[in-house]
Amino acid sequence: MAIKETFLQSVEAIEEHYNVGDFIFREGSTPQFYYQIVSGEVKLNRFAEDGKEFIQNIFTDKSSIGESMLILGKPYPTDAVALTPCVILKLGRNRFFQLLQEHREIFTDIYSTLANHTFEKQTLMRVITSENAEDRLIEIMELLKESYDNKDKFSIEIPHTRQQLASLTGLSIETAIRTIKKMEKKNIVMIKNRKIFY
DNA sequence: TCATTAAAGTTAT
DNA sequence: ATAACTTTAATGA
Repeated sequence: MAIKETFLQSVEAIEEHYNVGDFIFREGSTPQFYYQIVSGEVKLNRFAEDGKEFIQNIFTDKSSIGESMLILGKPYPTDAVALTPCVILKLGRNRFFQLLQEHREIFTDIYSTLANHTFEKQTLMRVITSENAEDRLIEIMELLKESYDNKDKFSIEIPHTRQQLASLTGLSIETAIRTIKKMEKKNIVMIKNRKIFY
């Protein structure tokens, strides 16, 4: 899932290094590059008028970011910020479109990646608008787990802080924490030294 | 049911 | 040390 790094390098992709808090792109700017994370974590976020943060998504290794806006030629609706030090490969838009034309595998891959994002967004949206803190949290955990092979109970460690979980689900941090504790009592999650397992 | 405020404890840099 | 994150409790919509 994602374009081979060696291949990207062979077509003159540029390797960029970012530190924590650096912007990869900003809300409102026009997409010029295809970005693919080599290592590190990136969040797509937006701040509401009242200063409350809403995180659209958190991406890691091998994941591309902002492709749909690049393809559409629309300004980014969110910022992209490095959560950890990141290494990211970027490829100019013309070169990227050329690759899509010339390589069916790449086209197919981007196509299914986009389809998957759409699915995840719709699933989350459905739950977030239907209220109920517990269901919202279960849903992001469920979506996270989908990309793993092991579906056993408590087999995955949630790679997000409680604050991030709150910002992803539109809950307050306190509600997120209390709900997670309730879920622990109900045996829905397991908590081992502050790490959440689902 | 959930957000907000405030205060304090804990962990990471 | 200082900032970032976690937790609890009280209060109110």
